[in-house]
Amino acid sequence: MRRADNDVMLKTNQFKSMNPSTTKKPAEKRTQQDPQLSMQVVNHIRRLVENGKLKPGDKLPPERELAQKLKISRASLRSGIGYLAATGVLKVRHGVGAFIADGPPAFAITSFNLIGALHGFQSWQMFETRLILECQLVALAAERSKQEHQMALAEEVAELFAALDRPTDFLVHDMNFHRILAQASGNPVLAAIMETLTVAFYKERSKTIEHAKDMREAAAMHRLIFKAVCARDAEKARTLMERHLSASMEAQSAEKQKRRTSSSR
Amino acid sequence: MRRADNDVMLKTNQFKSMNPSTTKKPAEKRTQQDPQLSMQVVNHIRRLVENGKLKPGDKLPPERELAQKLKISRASLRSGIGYLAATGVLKVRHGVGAFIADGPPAFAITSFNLIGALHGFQSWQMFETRLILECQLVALAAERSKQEHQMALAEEVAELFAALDRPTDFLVHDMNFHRILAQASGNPVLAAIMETLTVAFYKERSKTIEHAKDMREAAAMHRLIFKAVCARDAEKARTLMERHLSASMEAQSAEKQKRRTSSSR
DNA sequence: GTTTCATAGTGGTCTGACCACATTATACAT
DNA sequence: ATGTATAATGTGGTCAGACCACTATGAAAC
Repeated sequence: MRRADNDVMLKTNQFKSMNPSTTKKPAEKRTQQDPQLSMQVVNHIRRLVENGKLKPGDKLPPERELAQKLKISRASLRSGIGYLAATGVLKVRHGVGAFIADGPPAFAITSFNLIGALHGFQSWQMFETRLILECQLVALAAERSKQEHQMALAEEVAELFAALDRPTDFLVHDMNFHRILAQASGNPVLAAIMETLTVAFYKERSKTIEHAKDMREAAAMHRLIFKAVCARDAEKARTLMERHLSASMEAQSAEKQKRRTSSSR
Repeated sequence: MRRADNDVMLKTNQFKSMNPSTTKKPAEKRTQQDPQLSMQVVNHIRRLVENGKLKPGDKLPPERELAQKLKISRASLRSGIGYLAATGVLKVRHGVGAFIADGPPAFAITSFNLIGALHGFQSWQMFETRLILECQLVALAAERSKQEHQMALAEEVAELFAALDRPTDFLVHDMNFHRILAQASGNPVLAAIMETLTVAFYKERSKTIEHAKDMREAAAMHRLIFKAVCARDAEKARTLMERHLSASMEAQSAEKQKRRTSSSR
């Protein structure tokens, strides 16, 4: 059965044939049955997190010790640890230990790129998604941002202007600005999604940032957005953000175009 | 407690640096240095995917064989496999094999719940995010949906009405409707994000669906949205979706409230 | 004080065996 | 011949123990 890349296949999933009748297994659900041992680890950590016994930044016990406590082999434990690390819940440092992630929440970016490659995400689709999310985000930020957020934004705008001749630093503060905006929206779910997208974007951007030449205009734009947010003018902020992102994308694609035509071998 | 620690830990690796040649490491030139062996696996798969040699639904070679080909141990290979499976790129079936994920693209939902628990995602935040995304989505679908999508939507609406007295089936078709809508938007990035959210939502919903009361109204609402999409009336579709989701959430929270007060578990 | 180096603690990898699950082939009974 | 039980096979999952590699710490040397 050849599976074409047609985007019409809408029936790939079927959940209907889950007949609850023919199960012959008693399968007492007293002690939760975990088919996968690694999931047992995940659930254990999840419980600790939900109970507040593990907070962002905390360190997990050593693998050998934890494995013994859970009565599983170290290999299985590591499988579970790997799962949590892959999804960004855990951060493992070789020779040091495993820690609960603490930074801004985000979903694994590696998987984002991979899934993107798998399903052929186009760059205009990425951009459209970012445009939608970020415009909503800045509107929410205008309505809900607290003073601390506004101060942090001001700081980043200043850094932006100060780094006009250091593209790499400029990019960092650019990213920070948008990140703070996401936090200021007061919706961590949206912020986490945005963070995932943002990281993917800036990773790509960092390859060509050295040749950017519209940074002054971009910095000015950030300042305007900042002022709109402080003025709690959601609609203005949204409009400005839309213009900013559009201009940014155009400049970027122009760069890419130029570099491709000039340095053709 | 630690009988193993009584044994002598044979330390023979310390003397290997007595090499008089140089104090610096030879720095063997691998094609590319992969600090983590598991990432080497990930990159290998990524290359195959990007080259089109692996498509959704394809089966990976057996672990033992693949490990030998990559010249790594099976344990390390499994670490990489686990990473890919955790992020939803791979789907591993015990006793069968590992397959490239094929269904609608989505990011690992387990991690979503975990990250949510970690950072305290509130249900209103989840809902707000869904509202924003789905309203944009339905507007895009109204503009871009192809005939196949509209036919599939019609099918699901019909199933919805046909399943008014079978809540579980109703829920399945409800989810399918929204999923098709996401595909009809023509933006797989948005669709993937939406899918992740949707799965989390319906997972929660399935616990209380048996006691739903407003299914007839919900079905009618789906039909109206469907008609708006077919009429390419983006604004109307957006407005209807907003009302639908708001009503749905209210009904759901009312259900939850009632169940909590009536039965004390 | 600074540098160097040995050590301990921890995650990362390897090996080989065995277990559990799913599919297929075979044997048997009907 | 057909259908069902049983065995064989292929595959992922788990285990055990050893060893490798990285990091941080503190003691010793300068």
